[in-house]
Order: sequence, then C-alpha cells, then structure tokens
Amino acid sequence: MNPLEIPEIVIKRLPLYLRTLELMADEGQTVTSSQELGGRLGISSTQIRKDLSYFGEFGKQGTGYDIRFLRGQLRGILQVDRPWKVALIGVGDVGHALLRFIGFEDRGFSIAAIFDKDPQKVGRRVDKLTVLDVATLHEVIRRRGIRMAIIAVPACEAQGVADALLGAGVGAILTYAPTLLRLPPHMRVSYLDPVVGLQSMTYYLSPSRP
Amino acid sequence: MNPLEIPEIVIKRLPLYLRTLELMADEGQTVTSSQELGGRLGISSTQIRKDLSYFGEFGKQGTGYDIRFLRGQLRGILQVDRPWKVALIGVGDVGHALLRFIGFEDRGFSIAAIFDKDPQKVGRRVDKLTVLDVATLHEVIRRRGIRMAIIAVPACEAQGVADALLGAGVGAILTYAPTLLRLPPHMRVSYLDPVVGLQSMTYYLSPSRP
DNA sequence: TAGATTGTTAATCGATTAACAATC
DNA sequence: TAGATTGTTAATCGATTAACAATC
Repeated sequence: MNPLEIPEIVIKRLPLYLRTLELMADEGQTVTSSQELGGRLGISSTQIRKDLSYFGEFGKQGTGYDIRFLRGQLRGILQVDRPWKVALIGVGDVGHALLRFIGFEDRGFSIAAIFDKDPQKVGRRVDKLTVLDVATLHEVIRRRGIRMAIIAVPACEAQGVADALLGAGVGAILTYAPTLLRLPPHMRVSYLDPVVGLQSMTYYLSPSRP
Repeated sequence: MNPLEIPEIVIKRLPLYLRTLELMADEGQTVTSSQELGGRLGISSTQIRKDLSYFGEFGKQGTGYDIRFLRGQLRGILQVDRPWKVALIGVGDVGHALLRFIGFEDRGFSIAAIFDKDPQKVGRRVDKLTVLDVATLHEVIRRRGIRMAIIAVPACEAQGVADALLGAGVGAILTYAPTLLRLPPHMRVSYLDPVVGLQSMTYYLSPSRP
C-alpha cells in the first residue's frame, strides 16, 4: 500500500500507541490486547486494530499482541528505531528546558547542534554542546546531515529561522513560537503553543465567578 | 443551540482564528474575509464560515468581517475576554520558561500561584510570585478560586499532581509531562509532549542516510 | 474443545466542501 | 447597479464503529 494513502490522523495516533507500549514494557508486561491498549488511551479497540492493519498483521487471534514485538514494529514504521539528529535554535528558557529534558534520547532523537543569535551566548557550553552562531546554521546543518529542528526563539524571529532551516534542507520543524509559519507543503511542521490548548479548554469551563 | 452539540474540532480551531485576528489587528488591518483568513491558516473559506455560523452571524455580505468585532466575539465565545487564574505546578526548567513567557497575560491567562515539592525551592521568589509547598495546593487553589493548572513536573509525579488538582476543584489541565493522565471525563486535559510531534513527522521523512 | 481476540468488511456517523440565494 | 462575500443547504468525502469469520 502506498504510504501516502494512510490517513494522517492514523499516523498521529501511532506515537501514542508506542508510548503506551513503552510504558507497559517498562512495567514488565509482555502481552496486551487491542482492548487493554484502547482502555488505557480512551480509544476503541476496533480503531486500534484498524489503524495497525494499515501496516500489517502484528497480533495473534485469541492472544493479542507481543508488546516488545509490536513496539519494535511501530518504531520501525515511525522510523524512530534509529536516532535522528535535531537542531535546536534559541537557547533561552525554553531551549534550556529542552536541553535538560531527558525524554528525547530513548525515543529516537538527539540534539546535535544548538544555535543562538546573541553574541553573549555564542561559544558558551551547555552540557556537551557549544552554542553556535545562527549565522552558521546553513553550513552546520548541511555538514552534519541534520534533517529536523526545534524552534525556540521569540515569535517575531520564528519565520526568519524557519526560512533558514528550509534553505538548509531541514524537512521537519517543531516550533514553540506562537506564530503560524509560511512554508512549502513538503515541510512538516508541528506547533506547540500552550495558549491554544488553554483557550480551547476555557470554552468548556462554566463561567468564572467574579 | 446547545453548546454541547458543537463539534470539539470546531472549538479547537477557534483559538487559531483568534490568534490570526489578533495579529491582523496588531498590523492595523480593520477588515478581513473568510477567504483571507483561510488563506493565512491553510483552511478553506467555507470551513471558516461554517464554523462561525455555529455561534451567530458576524460578517457582512460583500464586505467580510470587522476584525476587532469578530475578535471580541471569539474572545467572548472562548471566555478569554476575562482573565483566568492558572496554577503552575513544578518550578523546574519548564516552569521557569513558562513564568518568563509573556504570551499568557494578553491572551486571557495569568499565573496566580506556583508550587513545587522541593524544600529548597519553596519560599523562593520568582518574579512576583513565591514558590509554595505542593502540600498546600488544595487549600491555596480553593481559596484563590483557581480553575486551571499547568503541570510541569517529571512524568512519574504527574498523576499524583493531577489527582490533587482534581480534588482541589480544578477543571482544566495543561500538562507537559509525557504521560497519559487518568482523570474523570469532566476534567479537560491538553497534552504537550514534544516527542509525540517529532515522532509523527519522522514517518514522512525519507529514510535517514547512514 | 471452548474462549478469546484478531483482521476486515460493511454500515454508520460525522466533517468538509461545493453551490448558491441573499444582500451589503 | 455590479461585484463581492456572507450564511446555509445539500452532496461528498472520510473516519469510526459494529459485526463476524478466521483462528490461536
């Protein structure tokens, strides 16, 4: 089956399945069922079986799924069975928080280069990395074969950084800047604006008392 | 129309419309059309008109929408025309980044209390706020009438914090911990796990070169 | 075997879009 | 008026779910 025919909404659920399987494996569990997995995620068992069926047959009737096997298959499908080098642009508060976040390494990513435009920050060491001048972004990203990037600069600078990343051959961007980026359709973009999440939840809250 | 009948997917698009309208207003623009708004967001004009029609009639045929008026209407619908007090739990790297993030205030939120369990941090001042002991969470949240919270603690502590927030009467949680929370259906939850975003983008990247 | 659970088909449900009358 | 754009209906498209044969 042509991968392009698989609905994007299915692809977006796979990391959630994978995360739950990692957790189950960590807890020492060896086998699960679509029903158990769905129960944990608040998703119907039918949907999980249907989603997986786009990629193959991974379970056994009557038994369910071998957790380590299915985890391996999902890692392979999502291509996170090998590490991806990620560039981080912006070594401010968000950048620092990301650098100290330990959750990247064992889930398929490693921060391989960090950039800032502030001359005061360029040259400093943060953990094992040296802050590079954003002016060298194109060259460094090309040379190191980096294909993904995280934008953690102020909103007003995000578009400029995104343009530079596009020119450097990056194929996917995760951005913390609360701004819509204008990029060609082949560039994958994920947005993480905390306010957007908050604002859709307030709709459902009963009116605030004065 | 009963608000419960409006699809959640529509509600989730409203903050994006609002964010774009804020930007247009900041740029001094006074009028827009569903076509222009859709063009900026990569959404069809029909969908925008349909979404807005769930709530009323906000435009003028032949002219479009008055930006300030529509912005005000959307703020009212989303209830972000008045400030919501938000509790922040976890004053680590992510917590600090959030406290220095200036984007909350003018979009309907203000961080009104911050908590940590580390005795070394409790009592310290961060900007205008004092770090409170998480043991006092219930009482403080009740007394101050706080209805929303942001979880920025390590994954292993997130469920415990969520349970405490539930008990304290919080109605909506935004969490940075990469863990699915078990909470009753009336509690609204938004997840911001950067790895989930990255992992669905790698699916679309051509295989990495060795 | 009996019970459980998969993978898949067909039916249902819901969301998006095309088309257009209304009207500024 | 002529041109533009809204709000809304009906048609289309796509995603979810119910049901079940296959089979471990």
